Amino acid sequence: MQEIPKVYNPKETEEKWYKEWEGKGYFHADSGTKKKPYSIVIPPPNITGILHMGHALNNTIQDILVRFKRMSGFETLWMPGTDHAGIATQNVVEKRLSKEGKHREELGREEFLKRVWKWREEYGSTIIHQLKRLGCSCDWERTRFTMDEGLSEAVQEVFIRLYEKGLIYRGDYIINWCPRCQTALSDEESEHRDVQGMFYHIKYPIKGTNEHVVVATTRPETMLGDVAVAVNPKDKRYKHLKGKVLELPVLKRELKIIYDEIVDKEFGTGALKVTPAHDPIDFQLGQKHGLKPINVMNPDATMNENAGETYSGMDRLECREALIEDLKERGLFIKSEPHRHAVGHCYRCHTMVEPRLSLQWFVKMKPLAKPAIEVVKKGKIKFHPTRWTKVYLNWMENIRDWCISRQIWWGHRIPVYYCKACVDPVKAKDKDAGVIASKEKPKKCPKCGGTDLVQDTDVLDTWFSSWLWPFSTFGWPQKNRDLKLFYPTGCLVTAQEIIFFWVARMIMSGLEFMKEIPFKDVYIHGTVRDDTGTKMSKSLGNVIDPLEIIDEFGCDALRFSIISITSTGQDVFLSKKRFETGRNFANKVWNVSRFLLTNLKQENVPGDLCVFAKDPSLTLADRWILSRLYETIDSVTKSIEKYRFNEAANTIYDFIWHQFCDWYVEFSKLTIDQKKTQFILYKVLEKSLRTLHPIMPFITEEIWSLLPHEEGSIMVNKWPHVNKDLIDVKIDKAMDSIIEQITAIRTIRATWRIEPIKRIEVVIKTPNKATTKSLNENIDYIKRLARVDKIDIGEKAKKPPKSATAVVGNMETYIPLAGIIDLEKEGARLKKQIDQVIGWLDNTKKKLSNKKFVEGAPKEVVEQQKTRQKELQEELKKLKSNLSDLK
RNA sequence: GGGCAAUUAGCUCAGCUGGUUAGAGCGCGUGCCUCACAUGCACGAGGUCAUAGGUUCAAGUCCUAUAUUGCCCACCA
Repeated sequence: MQEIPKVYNPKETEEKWYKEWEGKGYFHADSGTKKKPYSIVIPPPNITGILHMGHALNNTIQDILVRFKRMSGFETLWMPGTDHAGIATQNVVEKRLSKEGKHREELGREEFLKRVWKWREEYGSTIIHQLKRLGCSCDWERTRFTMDEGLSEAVQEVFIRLYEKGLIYRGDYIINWCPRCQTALSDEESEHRDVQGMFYHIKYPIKGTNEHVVVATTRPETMLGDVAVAVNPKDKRYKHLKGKVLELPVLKRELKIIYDEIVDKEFGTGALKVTPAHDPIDFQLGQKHGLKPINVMNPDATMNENAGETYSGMDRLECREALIEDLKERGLFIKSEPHRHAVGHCYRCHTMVEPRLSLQWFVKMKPLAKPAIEVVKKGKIKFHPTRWTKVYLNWMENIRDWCISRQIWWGHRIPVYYCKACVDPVKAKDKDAGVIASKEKPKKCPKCGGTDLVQDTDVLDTWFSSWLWPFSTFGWPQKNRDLKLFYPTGCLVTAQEIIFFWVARMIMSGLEFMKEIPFKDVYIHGTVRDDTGTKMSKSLGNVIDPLEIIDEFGCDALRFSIISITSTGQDVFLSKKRFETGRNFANKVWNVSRFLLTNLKQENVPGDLCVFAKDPSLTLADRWILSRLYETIDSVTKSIEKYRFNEAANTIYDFIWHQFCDWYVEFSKLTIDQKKTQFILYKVLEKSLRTLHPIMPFITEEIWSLLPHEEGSIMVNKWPHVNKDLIDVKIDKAMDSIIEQITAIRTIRATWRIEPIKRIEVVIKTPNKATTKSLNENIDYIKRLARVDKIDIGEKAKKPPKSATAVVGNMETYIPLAGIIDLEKEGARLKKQIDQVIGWLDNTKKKLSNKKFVEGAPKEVVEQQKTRQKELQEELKKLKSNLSDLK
């Protein structure tokens, strides 16, 4: 027998096995298979990403599902890949450029894109390597990237189809503008955050009078773009304004008074300044009342020439200050008061977003949303936990059009060409002649035959490629076997933040382009937080690096620990200490295996447990561990199928540690050289390992490889089947009674400080012959585990004088302790037990004396209470007699 | 403003359709290097299940309020 180290060393094991698995092609799915398919598409991590605990959780869950399904006989495909992450990646490369003192404009579009591709070659697969360290069993041969040729074609195809269907349009609307990234963002990409701002009250003079109207605003600099002031028609304060004209301070522009119900009388002064180019409500008002918007800002949020000579060129916030000073001088400033309000911030760089009127491309969402609402309402797609269904439906029912154009360079360029002869590319609307949606650059304009065609300079939102992921990765728009076999996928595993960005849109695109749902289940896991409940983020510096944990504790330890505390959909609170759980468990598994390996003989292990179903020579302990084993496998299987991963982890943990190691292995030491015992030990270990494998792939494979076994890797072996014939509740109970007996003796030993080495004598009084017999059959177990020399068992057993006593079910246990026992203290101990029993007894009495309970509750429940009462009464009697015997 | 979670042992949390004595890990106390494991073993202490009502024969579990905490959504300028 080879030397097996005392402490499990994950490092070597993990590297060795991952290479082996990958090399043997175990991760690869065969689309020519006859097996039933099971597939999962990975939420593609950004190429700029590095592995964090959120990924660790997300991908561990997926890997558990995938390994479980693979072992369960499915042709299993976990489709991996990465996302080009338009804005994020462009930002990273721009930052590197600026270190060289360069700006992307200097390089030009083509050169800049070359730099981005080069960056991606160098760093873009970092996250993939990290996922491998997590043990992910993805089919890496199929790895895709959202900017691949194939996926890019899918993007273009989708754009053109939607355009031709009239679901994509170009128009002037208020969008969220990030002044730092200098691009439009979708509503989802603008994150609302509470900001402590100021509410400024400003006088707008009424022309031709000495009077004025007071407006209140949080962004005074936008007043330079005001075109009207709106009040509620029901507001009596402003009735007199009808027919009057206001004068915009500083710029002296004339402002109309408009009346609209949308204005809240109670808010501010009830008079709303209308800036259609810089506020969504104002934009609506402008359209409704025929007002021409005036844009006063440049793309970088400095003021433009429309803001007037004084302010043109100033930054928006600088302008705000200067303007307030100006108004003060002119006597038009009343006051400013602190005001907390929600302001949009760029989800990539956290800069304050500026609502801005601009020409962008949009997807009309309502028609796409309708069928996507249906499939969820009908239960074709299920969310786990179900509460997310409501969140999804609520968003879908109020869906707004999706702004998909971005003014950056890194991404899928919009497949639209403009004929310079027909149309101005900078102003063209989608309906205009000379706007052509096409994958390739057209030779000439279909309208005028002009050949001077230019492509739209914008690129598409990153999510415009991700929303196609569940079918574009399989080759769509090509029709092939992968697509046919693996779409729709089995389950989508993701975090709540991404339901709107991604999940909802995938459902819509799947139904639109594949005419079928993209997945049946959506499992939403919680957010990973630190132990104070703060979301882990790099900027806060409270991250625990999964790779560091893998180095220190091992990958299996990381996976087990994180899974064992992830109850369905709840957030996960982590501290470094928590990973000790997994490490210790791995070590436990390691050591019990080590013990067995040094004792098992090869020839004793082959065969099947079925032969034992009715074998009378099995001991109670043998039957018990088999019953527990199959119960455990059954329970773990069901838990994984129900996405209750923590339950699965804790069930197998408890079985291996507290049932197998603590009891059965200890019992087996008496008979370990027997063939039958060896066989059972081996079988239980081997099946436990398979059950544990999806959660702890490496250590299970390592031990598997040391065990004698017939087939190859554990990861392509079968998920253990459940032999229900061997699950037996009666056996469980009988064993519990032996365990209780041992525990009772141990408790007394500990209470009276009997040295571990010292052997003692015990007398056990039983109620009948059958109990005596069954106890006698297990006498050696009790002797060994409770360190007892001699046990007298019998119905007529006599209590020795000065004994410590215990009541175990319907038996009584006596340990003579003359000279050791303190009668008073033992009395107190018994008294405590008596009080407890009296408490329980009172409860049952209360229930049974309640007529309504006896009549109303189900018979079994009443019977149960009656039995319980009897048992408690018996126990009480014994305890009391033991107490009085002490005197 | 709307919605969703959470509140159970000192700490972090399980407890799924209401029904025997409410569990785990960590921590704590005591004793052990017992021939697999001190990343271990044995034993123990510790809970009026946030509060107040209600439904029910029966509530940690269902309902309604309240409180505290956290998250998401939202065009009150």
